[in-house]
Amino acid sequence: MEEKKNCPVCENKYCANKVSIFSVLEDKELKEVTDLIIHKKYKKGQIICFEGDVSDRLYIISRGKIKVFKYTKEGKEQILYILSEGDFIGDLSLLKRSSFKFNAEALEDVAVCTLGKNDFDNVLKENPEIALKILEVVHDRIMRLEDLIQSLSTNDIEARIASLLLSFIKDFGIVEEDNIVLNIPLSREDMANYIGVTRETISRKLSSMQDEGTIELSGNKKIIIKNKENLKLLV
Amino acid sequence: MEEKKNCPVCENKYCANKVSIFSVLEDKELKEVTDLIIHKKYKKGQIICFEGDVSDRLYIISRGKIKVFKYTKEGKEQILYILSEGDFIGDLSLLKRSSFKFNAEALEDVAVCTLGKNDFDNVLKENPEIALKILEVVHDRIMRLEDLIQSLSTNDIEARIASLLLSFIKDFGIVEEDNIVLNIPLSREDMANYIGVTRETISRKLSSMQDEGTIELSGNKKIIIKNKENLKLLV
DNA sequence: GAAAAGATGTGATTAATATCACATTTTAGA
DNA sequence: TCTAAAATGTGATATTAATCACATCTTTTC
Repeated sequence: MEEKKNCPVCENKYCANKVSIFSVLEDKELKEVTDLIIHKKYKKGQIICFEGDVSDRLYIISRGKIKVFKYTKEGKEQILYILSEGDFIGDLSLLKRSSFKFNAEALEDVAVCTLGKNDFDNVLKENPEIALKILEVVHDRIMRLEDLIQSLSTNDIEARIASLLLSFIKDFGIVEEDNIVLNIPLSREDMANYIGVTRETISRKLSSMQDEGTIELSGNKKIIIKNKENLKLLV
Repeated sequence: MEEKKNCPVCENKYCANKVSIFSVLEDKELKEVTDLIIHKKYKKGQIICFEGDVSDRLYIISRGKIKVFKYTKEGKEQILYILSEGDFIGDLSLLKRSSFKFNAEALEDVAVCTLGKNDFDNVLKENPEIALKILEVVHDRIMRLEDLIQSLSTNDIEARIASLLLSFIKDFGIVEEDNIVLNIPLSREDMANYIGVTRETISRKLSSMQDEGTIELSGNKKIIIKNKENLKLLV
């Protein structure tokens, strides 16, 4: 029965293994959790959840990236998080069975492992140490949200863009020679929706930052950071 | 020794008792925690912590209200939270000993109960259920931050003000006849710094909302909501 | 209770981004 | 590979809140 504990989607690993919050579990428990998981796939652009949907499962990203966003009064998207492999959405507080307070959409083809709320609650009750792990993750999210708020309330839009680029560097920057290469999973419009400006504005500002030599735009999905110090000065 | 377990600041109660995260503790443990607490007082306007200060204690508010904020690049305050009795600041994740990522200032005379990080860690290790309680509180804060982000990215400033007033109604609205009375702990400037506009702008918008009959301004610290439905329509 | 300090209101002006319109480039699909 | 659709760039203009300046009101302090 060695086969059974493997997850067909997650490249023959325990998919729960990818999630740091489950890292405190022993192999046996990990297998048990993995067996409870139901897999789902989403094509790029597909909606994973709508605000208001009942949130009775935990969604753990096993492959791909998603954007989590709310709509403003004007109908504009405001992105809250970009989540990738190992991240999760869904209600983590015990007993509460509420609804999603945001929308989530696949930025690329995405595989998700889902765990029923009841099953998760049981795992949590039997392994309260998991709550401490969750706290770490949640603490990190809070700090990101606080930073985003600080950025959104800055009137200087180049500063907001610089913050965004610096966070991209942290999350998926690749160092190549003297430069840092960013393969951005977001369209220009998404980037604009992350820092609360219009597509046209971010387009113009990125161009001017290129003219100043701080960055280099390479197609629509790649930005090369030529001068990270300049970015830091802008923030 | 009945006297000793009382907290001199917190009106002769276990001060830890006020904090919902400690509600899972038995009386004996509650006493132990209370004995570990050191009390501090702050006058209105005093700074409780600066961004970057080492955060080696948990600060539990026992009386008064505080504002938690960051500075934008331009030096403008951006308020993140208004916290009151029972709320806390400080690092809740086990083992981590980091620094405050924000500033906090007393909005009125404030009494705080502080618990050393080591002591808190011990309590947490012996009572992992507390982590679940913390998760609830932290979940609530995340939702508030997400809502604030949604509000800040809305260009319609009356909508932002309406959101702010609606959250005030939830937090400290008093129903009187057909109206809701808000005794606001914030100055106009603080309110402006909460929703990311200037003092002048919020002053003008509040006046126009008064002209429309939605609210009534009574001095600087009191706003009477004449028509809550109007506010909801604005958001 | 008076004076000073601080907070708020308000008009005039400026500055910057949103908006609109459309050209151009890139991507995806047959 | 070609074509259609989608995404992006860019100019002109409108709009709106920021800024500046100062009057007025409120609160604090002696």
